Amino acid sequence: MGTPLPRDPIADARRNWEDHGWAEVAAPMAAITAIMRTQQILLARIEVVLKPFGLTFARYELLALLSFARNGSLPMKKASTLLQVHLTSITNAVDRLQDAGLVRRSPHPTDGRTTLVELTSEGRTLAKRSTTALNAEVFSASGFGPGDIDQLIRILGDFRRNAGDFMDS
Amino acid sequence: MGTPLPRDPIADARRNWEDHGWAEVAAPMAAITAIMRTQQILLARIEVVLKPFGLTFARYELLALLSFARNGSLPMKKASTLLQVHLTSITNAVDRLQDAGLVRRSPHPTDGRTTLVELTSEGRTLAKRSTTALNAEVFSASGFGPGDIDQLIRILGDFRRNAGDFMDS
DNA sequence: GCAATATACTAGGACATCCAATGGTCGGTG
DNA sequence: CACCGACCATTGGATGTCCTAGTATATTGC
Repeated sequence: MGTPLPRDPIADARRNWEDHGWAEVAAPMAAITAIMRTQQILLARIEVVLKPFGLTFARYELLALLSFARNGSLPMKKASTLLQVHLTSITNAVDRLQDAGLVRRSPHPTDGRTTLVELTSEGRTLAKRSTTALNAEVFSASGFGPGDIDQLIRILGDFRRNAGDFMDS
Repeated sequence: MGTPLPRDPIADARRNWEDHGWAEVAAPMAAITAIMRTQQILLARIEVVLKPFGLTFARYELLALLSFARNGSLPMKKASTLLQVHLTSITNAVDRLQDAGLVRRSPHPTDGRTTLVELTSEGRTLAKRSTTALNAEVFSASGFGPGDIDQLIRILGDFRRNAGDFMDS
């Protein structure tokens, strides 16, 4: 972004909460606000890396999901469920990926309601190359302390399970 | 959302990364993906609480920021900087808050380029009431373990400082 | 003092997300 | 076997975010 701020705005917000008699919820407010901001920073980094490939994060996620699917294809609804976004967002992403020649729609062999999304060979190639770029330019230097990453995975995993995202251990 | 998934899709993604020779970055990938998903869950909860007030999170943030400002007013640019969003997003939010009678634009007394955004009394009232609702319905039961909240604040604070968000301790 | 540069805000466009509504297709139940 | 509720996908609308100009006002520098 721009120049670093002289002070942490989230720490300021926390102080404001405490000063207004909401001290009991000041810490969770700060934690939640920090997650919002962190997501924003990470998303921006990811989009910068994906831009040269003509991809956005939403489209990349779908491409990557398909590349790990058994035969490179999934029903729209299944993609929606696994990526945890509305089906309409999948429709939107598939439209654009299809225009770019990276995926293809095909009818489900036995269920007339279902549409399968399938990687083209260009799509598979781009999925691999963009993943390599993300690994090299974002994930390998995430900016989190080494020990902090495991902490994050555990804390956020607990949160997500608690929020009803998934069930297993 | 819908029904909980039988398995954690992020844990699956992590396994996929490991199985494809990207084991060194599998953990940070999982942590980053978890942050994305956690943000999505939290944002949805917040929006549900704010909806009865006719607010979105973007508009609430601006309203809350103004309510803590000295005289309830700030230059657009200052709000943009503190909230870390594009100036055009502030323009957009102010347009809608102004239509709702919650804020008012006024010229800066000495700088003709600058527009001040100022809370109306309705805006100040709504800021207070919506904050009370968020405190009661989201922050007081954030879903994070008690000890985890401080961990999160530290880890994400380190990350944000490292990312150039702010400079102080 | 005036021209060149920088800053503040707005306008319009591209994307993404969600919601509500619509149109087909499946399936279980009489 | 026909019907009605459940399910899948698309379309259209509202919001929000960022980016790229374009306009107006300040500042800088010669």
